[in-house]
Amino acid sequence: MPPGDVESQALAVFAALTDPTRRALLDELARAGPATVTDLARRLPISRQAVAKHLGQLAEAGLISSAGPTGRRHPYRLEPAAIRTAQTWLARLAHRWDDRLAALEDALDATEDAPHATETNRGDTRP
Amino acid sequence: MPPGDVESQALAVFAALTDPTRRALLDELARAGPATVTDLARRLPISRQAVAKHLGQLAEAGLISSAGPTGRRHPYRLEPAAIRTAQTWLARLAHRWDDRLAALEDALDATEDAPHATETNRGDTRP
DNA sequence: CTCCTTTGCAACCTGTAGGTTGCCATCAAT
DNA sequence: ATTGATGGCAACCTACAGGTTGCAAAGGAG
Repeated sequence: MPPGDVESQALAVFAALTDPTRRALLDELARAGPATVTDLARRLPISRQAVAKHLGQLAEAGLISSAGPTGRRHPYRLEPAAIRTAQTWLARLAHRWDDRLAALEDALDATEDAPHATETNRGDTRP
Repeated sequence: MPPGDVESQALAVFAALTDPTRRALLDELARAGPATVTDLARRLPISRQAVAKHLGQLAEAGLISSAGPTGRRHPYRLEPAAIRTAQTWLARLAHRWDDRLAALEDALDATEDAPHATETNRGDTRP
């Protein structure tokens, strides 16, 4: 899987975790194990179709996976791998930030007697 | 800081990272170091107030911090600690999921000859 | 003092995310 | 063969996030 997909999956995971209803769905799957759409809709105070949409997004983010069409019931189960992906992406981001901050501090020390145009461009404003 | 705040900060970080404009702002801060609102607004194709709102959200999430009212200019700088918080929260979530999945699998083995009511409640639907 | 830049606040506009209702296809059970 | 649950699709409604414009206050530079 190319690194670009890692980023997009991490972002999808973040977007998925942002919504409280989706977090409730994940909590429910973690609490009582795999469940189907109507199953979850009965436990949450929202309609079945709303649950289906959210499960679709969660599946697209890789946080859950359909167990396959076993007869008529389509149970979904948690998929911890997606969280790990997002986690490592976050770790890389933090690392990058640390590096940049250190580099900028070094540059600030070096330019203390040579005030170059390191600052932001002070260009003209267009009316 | 109580653990409840950890969760809310992590969620705020996720919400902040979801928006592409906010990611662009963070990238710009990482690339060229601390910058003010108008500074960033000149580089991005959006208005100053939009930038201000986003910076407010980023600051609330703890991802950036105002360097303090130094005269008239209010530069913002990156704050890597918030990312670490979100990262550890994700790690805990993944850990919890793993534990639950293992426990559920064990319970599934134990109930193979004693089919209790471990399944989801098949209660009646109320009109 | 006067001018210019930076910043903050408030009202307003618009697309879309989250939710609903309604209808239809599919499979299991009696 | 009929009934009843389940799942999928589409149209529709509504609140809010992202963005804009406009204006007023607060330093700095001349």
